[in-house]
Amino acid sequence: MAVTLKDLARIAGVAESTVSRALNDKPGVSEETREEILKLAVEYNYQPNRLAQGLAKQKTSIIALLLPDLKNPSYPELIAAVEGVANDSGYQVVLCNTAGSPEKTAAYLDLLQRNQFDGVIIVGGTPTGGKFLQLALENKNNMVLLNMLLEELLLPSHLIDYRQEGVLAAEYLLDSADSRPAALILGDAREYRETERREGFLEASRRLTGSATEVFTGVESRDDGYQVFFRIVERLEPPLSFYITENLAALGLLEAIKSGGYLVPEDFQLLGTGSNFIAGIASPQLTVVDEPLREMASNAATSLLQLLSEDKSEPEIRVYQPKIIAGATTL
Amino acid sequence: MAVTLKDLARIAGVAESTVSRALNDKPGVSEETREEILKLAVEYNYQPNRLAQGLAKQKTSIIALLLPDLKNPSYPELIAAVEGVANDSGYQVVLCNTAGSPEKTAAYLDLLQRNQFDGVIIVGGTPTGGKFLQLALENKNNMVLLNMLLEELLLPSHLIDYRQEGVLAAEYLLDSADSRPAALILGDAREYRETERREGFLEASRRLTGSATEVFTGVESRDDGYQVFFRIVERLEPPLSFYITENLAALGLLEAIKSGGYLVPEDFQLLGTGSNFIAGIASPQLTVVDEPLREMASNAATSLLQLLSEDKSEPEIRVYQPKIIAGATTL
DNA sequence: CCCCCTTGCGCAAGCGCTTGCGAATTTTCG
DNA sequence: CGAAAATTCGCAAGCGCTTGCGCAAGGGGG
Repeated sequence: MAVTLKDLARIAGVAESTVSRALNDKPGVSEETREEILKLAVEYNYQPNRLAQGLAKQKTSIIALLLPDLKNPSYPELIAAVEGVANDSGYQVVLCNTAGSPEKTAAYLDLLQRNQFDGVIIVGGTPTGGKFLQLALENKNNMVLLNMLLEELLLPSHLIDYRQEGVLAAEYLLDSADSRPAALILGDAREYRETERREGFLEASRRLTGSATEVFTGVESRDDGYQVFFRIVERLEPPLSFYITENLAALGLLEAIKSGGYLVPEDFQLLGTGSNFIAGIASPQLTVVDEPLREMASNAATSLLQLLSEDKSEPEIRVYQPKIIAGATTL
Repeated sequence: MAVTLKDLARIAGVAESTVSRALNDKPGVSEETREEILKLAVEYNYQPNRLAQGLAKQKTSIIALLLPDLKNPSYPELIAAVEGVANDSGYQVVLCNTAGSPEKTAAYLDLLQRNQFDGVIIVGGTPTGGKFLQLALENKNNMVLLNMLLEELLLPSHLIDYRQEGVLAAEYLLDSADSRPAALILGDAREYRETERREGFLEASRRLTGSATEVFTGVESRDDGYQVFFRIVERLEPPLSFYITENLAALGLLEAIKSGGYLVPEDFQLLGTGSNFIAGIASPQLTVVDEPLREMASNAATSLLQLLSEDKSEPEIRVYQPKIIAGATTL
């Protein structure tokens, strides 16, 4: 069907090896035959078969980006950053939607193992249960983690100082004369970042107020966020400010507050997580603990490419610092 | 590194071909050797190399889903539907983010041509400029369109009756005693669906009111939607109603209206496009012209798989009907 | 003028898998 | 019990590309 390297060789009257070398800028071909071959390649619209290339070279120049949930509004930015770096180095990026399913995660790692990808970046929140660990162990030289940390297995990772996020959040909400009681609303409490945030928040909170803090967990979706508000507000003395870590849940919570006829930030203060985009999508604009996601994503991609080229050094764990970006949902 | 088919054959003491046949449920192997081989395969954790498989079989069992913009909140649903169908048939889906860039679109089509994918689904809004047409022509038997139509090239397509969307929208907004003047706010006016919506809307509008309708185009992003409101409101007098076709822009517009101190739907009515999810994310809940996206996506995937298995019949163009789902942004 | 070092290219093996075909073995039936 | 029909399996070619190696030329220096 398509024109192959062999065809091209026949047409040019040279050996396949010569064509291959000419096309790949390898030495051992005279400038003049190289040009001739290049010309023919264009003329006949030759496209190397990547499967064959992959098989011969034992690499595909494709990396996979495993995302837990496409709904999260932070991801487009993250994806763009990864793609930018990868494309510049001649890699293609494919997006793999694990949708919270351990089986799907395993299925994609399986593709990795079957040489379909050269490496993967796993983004925080991706389920790591089931066969994950075994597969990860077998491929630990082709994986980097973004926004997560695996305690069972040391991999190159790019993540925030989540504990510090918790501390900043608590200080921001509680460290003023007229501070109100605050509640902490987490997503999947089993994740590393959530446990860290929790500890940071609770510790700072104890230091600042001396009193206990209410914690809600498992609040992940938009709807979860919406629901949780009513669970909270029907209490006798509800907490009046919230640090809520999940993007979508924060939007839902905000919605719930407004629909209950309350004012933000006068009645309830709200502090979320994440990028500008997520902050801007909310109304009023969300105050957030900002994560330098774009930078982290670029670096994660760079890490991976480096891992794939050089031979393995110590897995590098890089920790980034969060900061508060004030919006209109806090006083 | 990994255990290969050849290894397995050596271990089992049979020929490679026998192993291959056993693993692929092909006839010509006795039940007893088959079982023996299967057992060994599990024991040694054999994973067929998909590149080699692809090369030999001339197919990869991977389909690509080309998306113009990951930010669009309708896509997770669409993606899930496509993945569902594909996975059931043993296909993997990879997501390709064209991010509005014709070069990236072409790059992915290029991968298709180089046998990296078996087929692609192209989702409405994906840029079709540049080398697209040439590449598409060469691969017309592996592509289906979702939510778009290419006038230059007949491909299997799944799309809404966009003209009818326009008609419904106009009737909904204008067909009442106290109807207000309506404005039409479109995204990329060069796309098929937008021209159709426009025609439908304008035609119905003319029929119902006899007066002209204002049309704004190029309003795609959230921010575009936000901006356009102020351009509009400084020229025209409320009350007004808007039919705005882009998801994200609708959210922005809604935001702008509220931030201007106006009420929805009392001062401005708003009618958007799309699924439940997008409608629910807005506050107040958006009234939308609903598209059966999930169903369309499943069917598109089915179409593609069919295209890949059977040999080509006439490209089927399937048209779906929209309907209005009332929210709280219209009276 | 000869030898040796470059340079340019072809040969062929190999990446890991599939598959048509024929050989060897077993089963079946007259 | 022997020949024909199945059945089971191995051989080898091939998918399209890369790459180590070796062989011819060509060019320079002694």
